Parts: sequence; structure tokens; C-alpha cells
Amino acid sequence: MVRTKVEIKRIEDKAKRHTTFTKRRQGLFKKAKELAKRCDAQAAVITFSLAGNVFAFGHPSVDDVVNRYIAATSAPEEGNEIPVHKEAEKKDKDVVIENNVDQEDEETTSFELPVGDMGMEELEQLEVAMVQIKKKVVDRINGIISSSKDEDLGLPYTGLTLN
Amino acid sequence: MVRTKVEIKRIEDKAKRHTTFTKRRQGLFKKAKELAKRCDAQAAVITFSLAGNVFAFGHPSVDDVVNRYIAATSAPEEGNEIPVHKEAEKKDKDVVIENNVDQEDEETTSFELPVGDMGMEELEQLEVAMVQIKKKVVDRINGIISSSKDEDLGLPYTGLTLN
DNA sequence: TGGACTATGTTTAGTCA
DNA sequence: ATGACTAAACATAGTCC
Repeated sequence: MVRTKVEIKRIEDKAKRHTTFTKRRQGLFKKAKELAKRCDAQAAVITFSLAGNVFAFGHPSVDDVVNRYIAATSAPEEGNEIPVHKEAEKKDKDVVIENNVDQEDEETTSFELPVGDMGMEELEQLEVAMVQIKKKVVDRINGIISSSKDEDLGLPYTGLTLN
Repeated sequence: MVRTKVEIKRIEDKAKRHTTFTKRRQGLFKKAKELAKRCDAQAAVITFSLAGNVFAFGHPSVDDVVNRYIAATSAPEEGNEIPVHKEAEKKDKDVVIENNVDQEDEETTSFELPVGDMGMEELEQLEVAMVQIKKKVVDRINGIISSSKDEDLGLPYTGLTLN
């Protein structure tokens, strides 16, 4: 049959999904290569299949780009001018996080903060509050981990990264 | 003129290169989104323009994928790969996270979270929620910044360090 | 600038070898 | 599975506004 209109929805059939994953991953890498070459830019693509396999491409290397990304997104201590444009930006008011591709069937526990209406000052206060909570959470998690030493196979808690 | 065959070589003209970069970056992100959605896979794309601007997309988030990549690639080779458990469907809990952010009456913005009573699962949900809020805040801050300047050439907000 | 257009090249869903 | 094939869907270089 000829190709039908692409419905961007999760493919249920496992084999078919994997086939599509392979094809599209190759296409994605090719696009990334072309972008890097034509525009002389650094680019990295990292994918994880459902099976847990990691596929990554990067120019000049995945690690270079990742490290630079981490450096760029980590808080600069001083006045720094590293532009970060995350492709999840909803400039519209009630921000819906775009990271979840599918959200009709999920029941996420989330805060609903009217961030869009907040001013700079309130945002700064919110940041302070979040830092404090984050500390509580990390302490609590570490407490749980240390109290369940046997079961936990040394998977260290890497740490509630919110950067 | 109509389009000619693509020659994947570095574009010399600066303006044209930037135009192409923008177009292709959008296309690349779109492809990544489709891959993530159709194949239910994790994917991240990070690009740096020559000007040094960072553009990143990730599902469920750039940082999630990056962290998993780091974990997967820096894992001690003994034995097997790291499961990196997750994907657990979020059962709705009564993790009622109360935030008393009330713009009308409240002066202070603060959370009161009974973290000490929470179990690991709830903590994980809380982490997810915090990440989402953090994104909202960053987006909002960047929105404020970019609307104060008429171009995104101004330095964006990269702070909000919660590590 | 930054979109809109559009002719063509490119990608890929479905199928079969 | 893996690879080839085909036609529709899609991406985009060049252009105009």
C-alpha cells in the first residue's frame, strides 16, 4: 500500500515501532550531520529506545556537546552571556510543559503555579522556596537510601538535577 | 529559482548560513519530537550555533536524557548496563502538594511540604513536579527578559540553580 | 529582518523479496 | 530480522514581499 497520512501517535505494534524507530533515528542523525556540516555548528542527538539501548551522534563529539550544554545550563557564577533557548517554550500564559508528548492519559502529580502572572520579584522568591524544598527532598531521599542499604544495589542517587 | 540539489558543504555566507541553521534546526527538532512520540523513546537534541547560542530539545526533558546518557556511558563496565528504571506510570496519589501562592492576598511565596512523611515514589513524583515548575519559571523569566528587549540577543536567564 | 510561497529533493510507511 | 522499492508526505533552498 502506499503511504498514508502520518499520524504522529504512539505505534502500538512493537515490531513496527522498532522498525520505525530505526528508520527515523537514522534520518534524524543524518539531519543532524547535515546541520553541523552546512552551518558549521555543534550538534548532538541522543536517543534511547524503549529497550534501553542508547544511540548518540555528536559533532565534534557527543561528549563535547553535552559538556558544553551542561556548562551553558549550569548557573554561571558571574555575569555570563550564554543564551539558552529550550525548545519547550510556551510563551503563552498557562504554561503547559511540552516535554510530555502525550498527556491525555496521564495523571501526573504536578503543581499548578500561575507562573505566567508572576513578576520578577515573586519568581525570585519562588526560586528560594524551591531551593529549600529541594534540600528537604534530597535529605529525605538520602535518608531512605541509607536505611535500605541491602536492597539498593549501589545505584547512587545522582541528585535531583534541576538545571 | 527552484531548489537545486543539496550540496552538504559549509555555507560561507553568514546570513544565509544562519537562515539555514534556523530552518534546519526547527526541522531537526520536529523530527526528534515525532520520533519520541511515535516510538515512545527518549530523545534529545542539542545544538550550538556559531554565535554560541544553545538550542535544545528533549523528551521527557533534555536533562533527563543527558543524565541518562551520562549514566549509561560512564557506567562501570562490570556486568551489564544500568536499568535506569523509570517509565513507571504515575499512579495518581493524593500527593496533594499545596502551594499557597496567592497573588492577591499573600505576600510571601512559600511551599509547605511534608517531605519527611513521603515515600520514595512520592518523592520521585515531587521531583518531576519540581522540574516542571522550574521549567515554567525559567520560561517565564526568559519571557520577561525577552519582552523587555525586542530581540533575544539580550542575555537570557540561565540561573535558577537548584543543585 | 521575518514570514510566506513553491518547486523539488528528501524522507519514510507500507510492502515484498 | 534486513534490505530494497515506491509513491505520498514532508522538508527546505531560493525567492519575493
